[in-house]
Amino acid sequence: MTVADGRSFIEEGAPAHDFFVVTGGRVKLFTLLPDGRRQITGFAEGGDFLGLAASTSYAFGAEALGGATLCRFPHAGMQRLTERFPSLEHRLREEASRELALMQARMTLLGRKTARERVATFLMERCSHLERTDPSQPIELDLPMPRTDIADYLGLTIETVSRILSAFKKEKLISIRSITHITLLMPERISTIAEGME
Amino acid sequence: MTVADGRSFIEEGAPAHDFFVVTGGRVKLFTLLPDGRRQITGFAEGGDFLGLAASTSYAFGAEALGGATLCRFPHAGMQRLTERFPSLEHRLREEASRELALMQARMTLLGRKTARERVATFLMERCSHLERTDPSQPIELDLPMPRTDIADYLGLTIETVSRILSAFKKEKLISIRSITHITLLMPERISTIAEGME
DNA sequence: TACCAGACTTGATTCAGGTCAAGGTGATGG
DNA sequence: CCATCACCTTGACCTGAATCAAGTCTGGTA
Repeated sequence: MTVADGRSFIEEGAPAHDFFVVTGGRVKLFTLLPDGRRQITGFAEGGDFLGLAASTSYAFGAEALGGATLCRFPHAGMQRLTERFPSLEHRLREEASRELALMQARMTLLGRKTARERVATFLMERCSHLERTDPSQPIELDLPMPRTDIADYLGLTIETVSRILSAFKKEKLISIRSITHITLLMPERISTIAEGME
Repeated sequence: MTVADGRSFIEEGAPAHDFFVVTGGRVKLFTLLPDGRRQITGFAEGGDFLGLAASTSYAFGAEALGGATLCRFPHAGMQRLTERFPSLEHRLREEASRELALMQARMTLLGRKTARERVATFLMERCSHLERTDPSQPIELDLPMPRTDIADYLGLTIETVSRILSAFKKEKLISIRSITHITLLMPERISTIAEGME
């Protein structure tokens, strides 16, 4: 199943018939308020599960971010699978647990961190998607999502995100090679900011 | 297992050996930043599971709220149980899914709602713990947690929570019989505010 | 090479909610 | 019956981030 850039494939509140696994590209998950305010609850990429947070109807909408490929599993089929392979059920629970722990961290971010701390946390999160690197060396990052999405993920406005990235640049903590391509010059400092210790 | 009021029984970051089920009383779950800022990620009461968001170490701390009784299940024992009763594993996953959906709503609250909307949402959440009632009739609520906890749950300060409850009172949306005992005079109006539609 | 549209940045100003600082309240114990 | 203490409310003021309003950059098109 292929989804074009910006195309929505899960409607918030719609009856939930399927699980999805992201096989390629990227996806954003979000919830909306009636007046259009949006909270992006997560980004998913290759290997991530989608739809664990769905009982009878989806608790979130989902949209491709620059084109994505997915594997769709109807709930009924999943049920048959879990009956034959009980370890799958265990795997799904593990996945849900991992996700829960991530969400708790994100709640702390949204409820208690300053804008600076949020952006720093976001940058460090992006790092953790990379293969391990020496934390004292510069790290090159790709930010495939537009500023609007970063803002809606961090509970900020795009102006604030932009301003803080500019401030980090001025402080020589990062360099901005292009809109999507950022280098962390002092990953450890950024990590310190992210944890609220400065 | 009995825990006295205010007593902490899960240390954030400690190695996770056990699951818990709340059998009586109430419990608050939270994460801390190094400087003491606190985000309460949830309240749990009779029947709720604790520790789903734990892989090798706990992602949160937990503390009794006015005395609580718990049932402790070592992970090893759980594993034996799930092997004998595969449906338990399914049950746990369902529980985790339910929790995930709740957390997404809470992320929207923390990232995108105003203080008024947050407090209104909190009041409506408390309602949903009650047995069904006519939404056009006044609803009596008990708020067993201190204002500090409400504030840390909503990502606000206690002053703001207090001010907004006072404002709701002045607007005749609620009446405050005592610190812990509140009556929603116009549940539907409060629900409207909670959803950000006013 | 110049034009255009959409996305991003930057600046000026405003405001919701935080901070600081008094009071009030009500449960407990002497 | 009063003192005490912990918690809550209220008021005055401040500030971090939002809002409003121009610019600026980039990549695609002709």
